[in-house]
Amino acid sequence: MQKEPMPEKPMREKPMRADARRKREAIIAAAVEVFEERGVDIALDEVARRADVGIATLYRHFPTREVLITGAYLHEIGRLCAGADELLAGLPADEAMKTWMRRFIGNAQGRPGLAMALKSIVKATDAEGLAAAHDEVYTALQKFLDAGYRDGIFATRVEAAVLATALSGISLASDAAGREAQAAAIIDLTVNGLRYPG
Amino acid sequence: MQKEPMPEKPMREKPMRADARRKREAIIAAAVEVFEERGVDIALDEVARRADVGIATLYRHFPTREVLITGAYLHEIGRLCAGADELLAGLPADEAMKTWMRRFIGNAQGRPGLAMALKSIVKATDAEGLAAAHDEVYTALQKFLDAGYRDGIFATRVEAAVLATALSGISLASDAAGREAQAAAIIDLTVNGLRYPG
DNA sequence: CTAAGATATGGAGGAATCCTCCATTTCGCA
DNA sequence: TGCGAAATGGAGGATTCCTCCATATCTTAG
Repeated sequence: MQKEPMPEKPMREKPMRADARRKREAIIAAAVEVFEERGVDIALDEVARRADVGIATLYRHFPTREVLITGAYLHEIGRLCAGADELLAGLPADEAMKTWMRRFIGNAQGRPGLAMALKSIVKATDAEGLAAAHDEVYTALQKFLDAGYRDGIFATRVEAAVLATALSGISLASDAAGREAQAAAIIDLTVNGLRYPG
Repeated sequence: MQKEPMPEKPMREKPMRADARRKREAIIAAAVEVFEERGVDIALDEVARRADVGIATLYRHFPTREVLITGAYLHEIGRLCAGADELLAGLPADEAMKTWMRRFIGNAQGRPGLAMALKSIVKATDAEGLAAAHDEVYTALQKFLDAGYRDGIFATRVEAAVLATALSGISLASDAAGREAQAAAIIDLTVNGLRYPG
């Protein structure tokens, strides 16, 4: 007989101990630095050293390289997601969406880590700390979609998830520097595809 | 004084010795097998062992993992590229292109290696043995474009390179199995974007 | 404030993988 | 058949991964 039934999913994750949170943030900061400087394939000891943290601590917080990369770019992706409303206030839905996407891709240029992180976040339907970022991306895209349908600018119905995957794909394919024009062209095609009357 | 001026780029690569060619092909065959079975992050010794080849031989032929992956999927990508003409014979340009792209993405589903190889090939403007595959992809896409412009189906002018990058992006973003529907939706958007009158 | 339990830490070190080096073998050609 | 060039294999040093656990730090109850 159990006094307290074990919940399937804990309501709220037990808050982290203060030192743990500090270390975790130091690791993220170090990872951002190192990834910018030397790319994403660096030895993880380097990150640990720069964060002034044992390697085990790094592995406890970020069990795989992918998780660390995603963690490192979470903030930036959140930042990039903001601004959908401002754009929609000043531009028609299609132009707003294009501008927003261009900003996103522009930041991913020369930073494969950001593209990878976006892929993880888009994929992550269940929470692992990614739920918030996942929602931010989807919410922003949904706003553009809603505005476009409301104003009769978009003719084809799609889920936000489709655009999220598309955005992730464009990032991954044009993460090499100097592909701005090409990326912009793909964005135009995609968004214009929404306008095309099926 | 040089008798024969050193050409900047050798006209034609000196033909490989027979045994070298044999080993090289054994490596590719083994790589295809292993990649299908256990993914692309396997230890390369495994590939060498299966090809019955020393590890050094593998490294000589394929200096990096990326080169090996690309080599392993070169044939398949060539095969996927063929068939553009048949599709164009039976379908309008937009439908033909969509079908061709769907076939491509469908094959990349659950096979990250294929998506990576496609990325390498699309990127490879200069030859490294990739020139042939690069041209096959671009040529196929150009055919769809030409047909579409000729028949007034496509309204927006783009370079084949843009579509190649888009294709590579869709592959990379939807390489996880079970994304068929989403990938198809992105393809539709992209191709319909070509139809949209700018 | 203190003590005790819970949590988190660091870094040693075994295991896995990478990748080069070079003595030896094989091939192609005359 | 013999010779020089080309190709080979695999040993092994270097690197990187990642776990394990003795120790240190935090938190909370009293």
